[in-house]
Amino acid sequence: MAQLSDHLGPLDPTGDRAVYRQIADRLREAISRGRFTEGAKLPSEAELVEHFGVSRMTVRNSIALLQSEGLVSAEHGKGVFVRPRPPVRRLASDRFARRHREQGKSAFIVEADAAGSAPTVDQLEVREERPSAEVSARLGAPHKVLVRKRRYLLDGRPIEYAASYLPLDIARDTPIVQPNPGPGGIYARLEELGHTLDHFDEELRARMPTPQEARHLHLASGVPVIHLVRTAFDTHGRAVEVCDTVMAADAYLLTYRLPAT
Amino acid sequence: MAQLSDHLGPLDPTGDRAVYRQIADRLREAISRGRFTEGAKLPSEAELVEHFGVSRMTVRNSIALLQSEGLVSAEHGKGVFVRPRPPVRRLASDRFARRHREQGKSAFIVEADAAGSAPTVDQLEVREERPSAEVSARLGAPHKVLVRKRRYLLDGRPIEYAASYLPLDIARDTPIVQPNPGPGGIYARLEELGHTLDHFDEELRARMPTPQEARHLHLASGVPVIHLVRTAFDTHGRAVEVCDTVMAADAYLLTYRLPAT
DNA sequence: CTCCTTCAGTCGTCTAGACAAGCAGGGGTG
DNA sequence: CACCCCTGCTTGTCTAGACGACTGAAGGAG
Repeated sequence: MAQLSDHLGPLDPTGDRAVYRQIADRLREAISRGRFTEGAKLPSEAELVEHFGVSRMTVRNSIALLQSEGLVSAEHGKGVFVRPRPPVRRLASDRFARRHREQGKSAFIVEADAAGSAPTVDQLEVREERPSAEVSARLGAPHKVLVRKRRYLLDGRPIEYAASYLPLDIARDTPIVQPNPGPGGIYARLEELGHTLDHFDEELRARMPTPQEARHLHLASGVPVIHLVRTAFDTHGRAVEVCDTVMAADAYLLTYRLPAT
Repeated sequence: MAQLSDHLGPLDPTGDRAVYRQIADRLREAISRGRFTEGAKLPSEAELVEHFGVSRMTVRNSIALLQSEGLVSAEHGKGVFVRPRPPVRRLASDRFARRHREQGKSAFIVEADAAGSAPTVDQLEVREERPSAEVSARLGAPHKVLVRKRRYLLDGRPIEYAASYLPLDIARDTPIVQPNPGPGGIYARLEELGHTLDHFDEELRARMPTPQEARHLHLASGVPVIHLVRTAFDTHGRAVEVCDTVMAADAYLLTYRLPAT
């Protein structure tokens, strides 16, 4: 095996920069120089302890730092690996264009096919609920709402968890309450019901996941989520659906086209 | 002072959940129940050690976990505090509408005024450079580009770092090379130069900041960044500007309006 | 009164060691 | 051959303690 010193220089004992930060710097540098490529295994804690002549907790501290930056990911019993960039799902702002609905495919399937990946939908759940204050405000305070929850996976990896809310007076006794609402998804059904869609408003934030979200999406530490709330409006200006989605940020690239006028 | 046991229950010694995770659970729970409100100081490490009967490293581990979730933030010599939600800057998709430019204000100032906050621009830097591969591809491989870098602050807090790239054949010998390009910003100048703007394409990702970005934006751990690359096109379909911006995710809420057609 | 020092409290860094738990491969057993 | 266990390597969890550095307030010196 190659010497560690081929990849990692010595520390600077005079500087006042904490030792574990210096070790993290060396590792970060080695990664960015390509000494360790995507998916490659870093030296084990024991090897780093040996190489730098520090205690194990110091080495672990430096690795925790790199994990929090999303650069590496530790796997119990195996080692620490440079986190590979997963295939990204490109979300374009025209993904809800009517022409896609009319092809009879849901937005997610269209996107996944374009990327050549295997799309799956999971943990589908359809219920009636009292709306939360937030959803209620967006939908014009309906008494009850239909909730459609589901998880999206790409090549077996969960990447998005979404919940749609529709006023029950719209969704009741329609295919929308079915687990599979049919070709084109619920937006196609809404238009068939006379709710011709006019536009969508999207609100977007990024933050760290809650522990629950991290579990559902199998997120490594150092991976944020994108939290997107979309409200669909029909041509009468009525909000007919709110979709609350939490996405694994490392799996997404969102694109929007804005008019300059 | 109130007893810690008023806020934090005991651990479950039988469960196989790690002790530091249980402590983090208790603290997280206490925060979400409002026992500790935004900006409040958590019990000190010493108090938690005492209360739970564990070693200090275990307590520190649990606090590190909460920090990585963005829930709390430790301040050297002072304590650990529930991270307050900063005022957010709402970025609307019409922020580049011509009517805003024609009012003679830059997009950032308009937004900040609307939020009632004090906007500042900082670390302005204007240079000529050879474009990176990425910028070059977007701008149609110009020989050299004009780079305008700057940092935006709101109420004294840095929230965004941005770099604009323009083909030098467009920007040379125009007010665009000036530190202050004049009312309406560089987009107004571009239109005066005959490059009537048609649309913008935005590409958006979320990720953890690099150490450098964390320094520039004074980011606490557990705060991701939104990385947005915007390309401006004129009515001839030519890309006339690329703007690469890195935003503190906790300071932003982005909104977009998408047509349904 | 102002300024400085001191000090207690707090988190930051680091050590040395121990045992647990997950993983993979070798080798023995059937 | 197929299966299982054992062993060695890996990271995960936890302990007990030491010193450093920063903060803010109390108290003393001028």
